[in-house]
Amino acid sequence: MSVRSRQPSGPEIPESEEEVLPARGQRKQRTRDALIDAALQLMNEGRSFNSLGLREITRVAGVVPTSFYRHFRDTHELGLVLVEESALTLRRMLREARRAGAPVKDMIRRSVQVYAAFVLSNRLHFLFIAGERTGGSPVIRGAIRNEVDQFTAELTQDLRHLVIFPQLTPDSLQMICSLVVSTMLNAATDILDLPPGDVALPLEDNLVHQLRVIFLGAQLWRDE
Amino acid sequence: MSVRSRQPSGPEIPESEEEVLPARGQRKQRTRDALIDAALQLMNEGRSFNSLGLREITRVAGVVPTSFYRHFRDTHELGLVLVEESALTLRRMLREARRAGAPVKDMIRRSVQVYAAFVLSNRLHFLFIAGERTGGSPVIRGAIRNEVDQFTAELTQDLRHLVIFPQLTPDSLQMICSLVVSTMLNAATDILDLPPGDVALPLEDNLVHQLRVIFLGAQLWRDE
DNA sequence: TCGGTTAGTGGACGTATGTTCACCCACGAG
DNA sequence: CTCGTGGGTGAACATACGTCCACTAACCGA
Repeated sequence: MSVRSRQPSGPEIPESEEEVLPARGQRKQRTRDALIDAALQLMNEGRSFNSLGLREITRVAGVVPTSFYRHFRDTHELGLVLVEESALTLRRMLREARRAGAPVKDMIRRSVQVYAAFVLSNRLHFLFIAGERTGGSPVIRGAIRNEVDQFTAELTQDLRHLVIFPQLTPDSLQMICSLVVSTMLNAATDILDLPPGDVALPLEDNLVHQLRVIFLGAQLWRDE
Repeated sequence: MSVRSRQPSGPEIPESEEEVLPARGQRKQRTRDALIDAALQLMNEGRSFNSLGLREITRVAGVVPTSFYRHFRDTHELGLVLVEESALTLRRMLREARRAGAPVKDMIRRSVQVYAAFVLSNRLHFLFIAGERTGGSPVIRGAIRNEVDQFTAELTQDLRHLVIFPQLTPDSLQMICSLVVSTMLNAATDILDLPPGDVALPLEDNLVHQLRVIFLGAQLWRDE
């Protein structure tokens, strides 16, 4: 179940040099990953992050409670690492979207399809972000807000270079992008709540429509 | 700090009969309210609901842990009561908005001002709704979703009677209303995160702009 | 006035928690 | 080959938790 394959290590050099890292560091990294995975795993079973206990996490990770301290000062610190890692997933999504380029035709629908698939195949990270963005401990919520804001800013830049809304000031574009992002994160919660195996199509349709409304409004927008 | 004044009791019969309830029931209601207040109070200090412990709640409420069971089976059940109560606050807001009627001029801005004030003066309930709407225990999240959906439906009806968007099908209007509601709940989180005494005006402006974009888009919307 | 009902109490239970410490022992630099 | 470093262990601690029980005392119908 633990799908963590940190460092995809690029093109999979077969056997030549397993890793340049010392075996010591490898082992450490593995249990560290096990701890992070355990936390995500527990959240995947309906728990919220800051109700997780240290012992609970180590139990799922298959190590003794004391080992936890070799990696994190407390669960809180693990949470911040989780924010960082999830933010990386967000950025990876943006990067892939950039590489795919802007589909000229039916752009919103295609983007939503890609997004829904991405959310499902990165379920744990989106579960964390969407779940702790509101409600969790204040400092973790703040950290997530920072990352989401940064993500929004990058998206804004991208949209600016695509000159879809040439009449919008940077501020207005940002305001609209943040509306788009929060709408999409909101939809992520719904997508993740689906019983697995169920089809996300009605939700996708709804998201497509909502984004279309926003983009329609954006085209008409004039700063007073 | 405990602002609970349960049962506004409708038209406020002045002094004739303090309450028809037996003193026994009054007392019970008072500690029940104290428990609910305690939970909200703890959340107001940055905790998320399902990290609250039974003993913790009773401690703040000023009763012994065992007393809790006289009112709720467990903390979970208290949570569901909290959902109900918060939903009541939402409905109260809608009712007041209805009574105020639709301001013909600058309607969005006025509504946002009223909304922001309402969020601040019902801080605890909005904190609960906005915080547990995503992330909390699945069954509480489900209950909140139901209430928010119902709220959205009522808002949709209201907007329909105002015939602002006569060209929209009921489904489309609902889709747009749910976008409006989630945008406003999202803003509630931001408003509540402000350090107290700080002015919410920039946030209000942002929310006004986002809603304007949505309404602009809604006017252009045509079902294909 | 009496007596049943019941909200709230106080103590005790088993279990879980976070954190500490001394202890292993495999790794890897010298 | 040797030895220090450091990730993982196991036992122990004080404390907190949820839940149970017998008990008190106030209320209210009889």
